[in-house]
Amino acid sequence: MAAAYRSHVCGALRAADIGSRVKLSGWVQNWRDHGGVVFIDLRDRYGLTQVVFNPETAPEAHAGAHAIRSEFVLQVEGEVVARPAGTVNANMATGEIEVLVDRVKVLNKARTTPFMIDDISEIGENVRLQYRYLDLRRQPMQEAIIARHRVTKIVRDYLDDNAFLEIETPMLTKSTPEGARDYLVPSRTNPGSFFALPQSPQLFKQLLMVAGFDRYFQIVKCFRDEDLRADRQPEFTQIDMEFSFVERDDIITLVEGMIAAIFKEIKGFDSDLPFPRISYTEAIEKYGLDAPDIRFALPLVDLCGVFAGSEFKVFRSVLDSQGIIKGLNLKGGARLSRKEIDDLLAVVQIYGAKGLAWIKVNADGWQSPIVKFFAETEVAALGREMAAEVGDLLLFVADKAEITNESLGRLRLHLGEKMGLIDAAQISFCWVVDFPMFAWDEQEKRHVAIHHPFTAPLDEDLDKLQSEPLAVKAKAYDLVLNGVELGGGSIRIHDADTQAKVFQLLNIADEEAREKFGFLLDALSFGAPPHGGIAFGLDRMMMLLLGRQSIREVIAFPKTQKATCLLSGAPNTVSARQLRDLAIKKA
RNA sequence: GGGGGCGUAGUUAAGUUGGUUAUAACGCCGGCCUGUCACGCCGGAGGCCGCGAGUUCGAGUCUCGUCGCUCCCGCCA
Repeated sequence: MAAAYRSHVCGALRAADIGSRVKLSGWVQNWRDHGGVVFIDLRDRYGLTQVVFNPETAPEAHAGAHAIRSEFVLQVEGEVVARPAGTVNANMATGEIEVLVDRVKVLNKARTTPFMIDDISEIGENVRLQYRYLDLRRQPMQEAIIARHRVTKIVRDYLDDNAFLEIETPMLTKSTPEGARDYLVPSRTNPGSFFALPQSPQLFKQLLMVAGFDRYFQIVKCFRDEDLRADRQPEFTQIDMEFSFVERDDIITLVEGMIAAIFKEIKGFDSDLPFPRISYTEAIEKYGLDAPDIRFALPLVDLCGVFAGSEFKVFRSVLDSQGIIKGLNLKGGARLSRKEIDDLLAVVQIYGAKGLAWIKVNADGWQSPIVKFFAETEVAALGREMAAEVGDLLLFVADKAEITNESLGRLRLHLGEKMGLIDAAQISFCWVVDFPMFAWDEQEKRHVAIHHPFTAPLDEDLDKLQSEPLAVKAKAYDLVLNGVELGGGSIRIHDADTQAKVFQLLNIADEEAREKFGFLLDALSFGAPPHGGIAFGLDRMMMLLLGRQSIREVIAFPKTQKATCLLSGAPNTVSARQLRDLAIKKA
């Protein structure tokens, strides 16, 4: 790091350097002016060093020191000395030494910053985002951005070691049906036509396989014009990979090694390989969600059998209209107050459940508003199925299958959190496999792809494509960490015939398929190798690695929830001239 | 599109059933201070209480609207 401006960085000097003459450059973290001696903590991204201005040893340097303020940029020169006995600071890596300054240069002054550059002040996010370049000076942000670099470096090294090529794909590309809303870019040279920013490099990476590149990866920006969340930004980064001549297990094995390397390097965590695999069906049955948090039990219990002959109106009508009844047994939950149970009702209502039935298993019997509607045999079967013991709280949802599963799945997570069932330090990966190919979209009255339209069906389900599309399973897999989807992928369709069939099922007309995806169908017809791949959300992975509450904490320049940039003011209006060039009229 | 939370000095917050001059801490400015490291001591400046209406003798406080930030539902192949 030695250069004109510095001989060392601010985190480097140790007792072994005592006696050396050094030059440091950095920002003023803090200054303590004693009238006589002046102390300044000089900061750069590597650390802090205390530099001392002493009027007796260096009167000229000391004379200017009184005017130095926070966040000034200084260059200092002097000798590394041992701190006097009793003044060593054990909290600082450089706490054994200080630099006795004899020459100082103010490289730049700084206005008073809108907030202090420390890691204790909790500043409102809007202020942080407006002055992001100052926020990024703070320790937690420096940590996050540096860790992010280390992760991408690990990924590049690991994939390079495994013969992957990093290949760029276009940012100005084609809008395609299905999926998220596109960000569009008008074409000046083709008035009235638009590029779309990629939602992912999906089609291009498949074309790279057709081209014979065999193993591709890219750390790449993707764009989706949908509403934001704590873990969703309109532009985000994927670790995107595609392989030829592989089956699912090849991909899973290679990727597990990569994930294990990342978590080892960043968190010192030794992964237990291979990661457990759960079928989609099991995930939904037991956890209610396709991204199960397996750090704690509290499984969903199917009670359709128990209540098959129920006279209880609510349960009867749900079962008669193809709905399901499931429950949770919260051990020790009987002590929850009526208000606390009402709060649980509010949780399931968010996800569309109309009610939440409950039973407190007390020593003197079952306390519940509904148990009087149950037959004795049902009560017995229920107690057995749910392994009810004194002190338990049994909770039920009866609704359409999707609503029952999702609302109880979310309630399970809520209870896991609230009741302290989750060990926050635990890291539990699992693969979710054997997803269905399609779901029925009630609003659009057509099938939609669960993963994406290029995902291959399981070989044994090929013949069901036409007859029973909803029963067809896909060669798709998601990697889930502590209930959060880290990434997902699939083996792709590599022949044009099957691909055309899938488009048909998705109700994409031949003509439209030709127009939108013709180039892919063409490519598949020229000897496409069997191939598949996976993509990971880098931002989300960083958020989990660093334990941050929001994806914005691991992105240097994130957008607000309304997808604006408080720092630059984007998006903004443009000149009439620019619009004219693009043949765009204001609405 | 819908539901919840927040908005008061530069920053973080307090502000009672509506009632005198809107508080505090940190930061900032000035002075003092030779071993501090969240330095200390003394003094000072700093406010469109997000914005706009309304209710009222009187609004930081109540009502409505609006803007911004945020969490969630929908949406996100």
